[in-house]
Amino acid sequence: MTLASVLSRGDSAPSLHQRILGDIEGRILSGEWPPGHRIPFEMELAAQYACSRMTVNKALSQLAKAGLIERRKRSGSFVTQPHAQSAVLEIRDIKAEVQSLGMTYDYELLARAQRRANADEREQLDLRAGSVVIDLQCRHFAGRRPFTYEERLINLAAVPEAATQPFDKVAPGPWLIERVPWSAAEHRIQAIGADAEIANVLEISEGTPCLQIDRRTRMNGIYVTLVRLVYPGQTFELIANFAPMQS
Amino acid sequence: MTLASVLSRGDSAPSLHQRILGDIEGRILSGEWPPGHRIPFEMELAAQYACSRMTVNKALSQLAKAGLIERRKRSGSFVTQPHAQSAVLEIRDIKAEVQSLGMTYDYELLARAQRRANADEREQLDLRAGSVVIDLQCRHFAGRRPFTYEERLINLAAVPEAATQPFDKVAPGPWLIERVPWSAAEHRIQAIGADAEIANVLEISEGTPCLQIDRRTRMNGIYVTLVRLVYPGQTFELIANFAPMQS
DNA sequence: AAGTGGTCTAGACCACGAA
DNA sequence: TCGTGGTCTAGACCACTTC
Repeated sequence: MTLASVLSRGDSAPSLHQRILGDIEGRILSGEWPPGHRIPFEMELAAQYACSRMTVNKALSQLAKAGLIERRKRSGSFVTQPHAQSAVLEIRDIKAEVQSLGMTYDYELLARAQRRANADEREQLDLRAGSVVIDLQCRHFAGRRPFTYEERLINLAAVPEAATQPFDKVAPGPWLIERVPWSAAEHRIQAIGADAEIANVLEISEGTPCLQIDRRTRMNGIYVTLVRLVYPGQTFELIANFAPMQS
Repeated sequence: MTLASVLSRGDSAPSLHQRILGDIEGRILSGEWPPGHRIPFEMELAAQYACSRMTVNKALSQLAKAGLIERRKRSGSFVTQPHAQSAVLEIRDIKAEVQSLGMTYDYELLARAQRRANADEREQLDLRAGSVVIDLQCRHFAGRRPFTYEERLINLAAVPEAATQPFDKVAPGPWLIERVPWSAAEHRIQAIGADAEIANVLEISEGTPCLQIDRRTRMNGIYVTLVRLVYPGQTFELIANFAPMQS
């Protein structure tokens, strides 16, 4: 998957700056222009493509943002050295995840409580003493088998409506994402062995390797929710799509 | 981390289109403009900021690319519903990884072979029968303790110089990344239990949960290398940075 | 000092799609 | 039909940086 093909999703007539971008990207990816190579100046490219400098600039700016070239004033633009391998990891909605596997999705609420946050939780969610949270435990099924165990805290100060929501039919994830507009999240991914509780809930044996994803979601500067998702390791994989990037 | 702050890395004087972008992003993230809200037309914004339409267009185009707004001809631009939670996951160079933890890094080659690819490997790397690969096993240390076990195949047809490279001092990852310009990669992340071999190599007990990352790297249409990295689960975490995105 | 990229303008034409 | 966004132009000024 190339940058040019991402930007123009199979359209019939790519715009001029997209064609320029694609041409240059092709030469870089093919090795014709190796790292360190100076690509033509904006003026030169504008002349080659018989277009204005702004059109060339648009293409080169996108290449620079993608990390394929580096732009230096007075010197020109250069093909960069690839450094780190970065990957765009998609963590999707669990329901969509299951259905994309062609299995039926089911949701079950195991426990629901409203209580004061303890010290550890207050620190993680950046709450004051006495703050109240909703504490949920639930399971997601793919077909008949448990697919994910979810432990979730919701900051009631951030989402007061959660107090009256039973969460017995609708999972907290989709419910929140409808209600809380645009959020930023931090993820942590680990491999763990299933403890007795997880083994019981996911119907696997104790010690089975599991993928554990912790996510903390912020909105407008305050933390809204803290969630831990545990997937049986052998039945779940995270697929990350490419992306060469510079560090 | 906001889009605007990413684009202007703490610079003193953000450009006008960055300021426009930041203003609009702020209203969306704060909830002032909820999903579905129509944001002002380009002409209106141009008038508000007393600038040309192109400047506004630059800001709105970036917001659209980031998925915060959706642009519909004849109707205007609208704040999108957040759908999937996507995350930008960084998979860094192992040496950088270790050193960022403040520990000394060490590398050890366990085995090196040059041989024909078997059927499974040929399929994964899209090779013809009889294709030759370099097969490596190595360990990466953080301090005195093994940190990562690496199994790697290199497609000799793609990187002939690998035949004469002993890989006893330099790890194949950095070596390849210097030599192979710009690549695309596919990742798969799983939790596994350490088998006898992994347990022995990583000096952990059998069955210990581990994070296993498979990566297949392509360059110019052909597969260059296939690598499996195994990290002890409790000592390694993948950190993914935010990123709200629409599906 | 000179040439580069960064930014911006005040126009323009077009395709598309909602009215 | 007609206004919107998508694209492009032919200029312009500026800051920066290397020469």
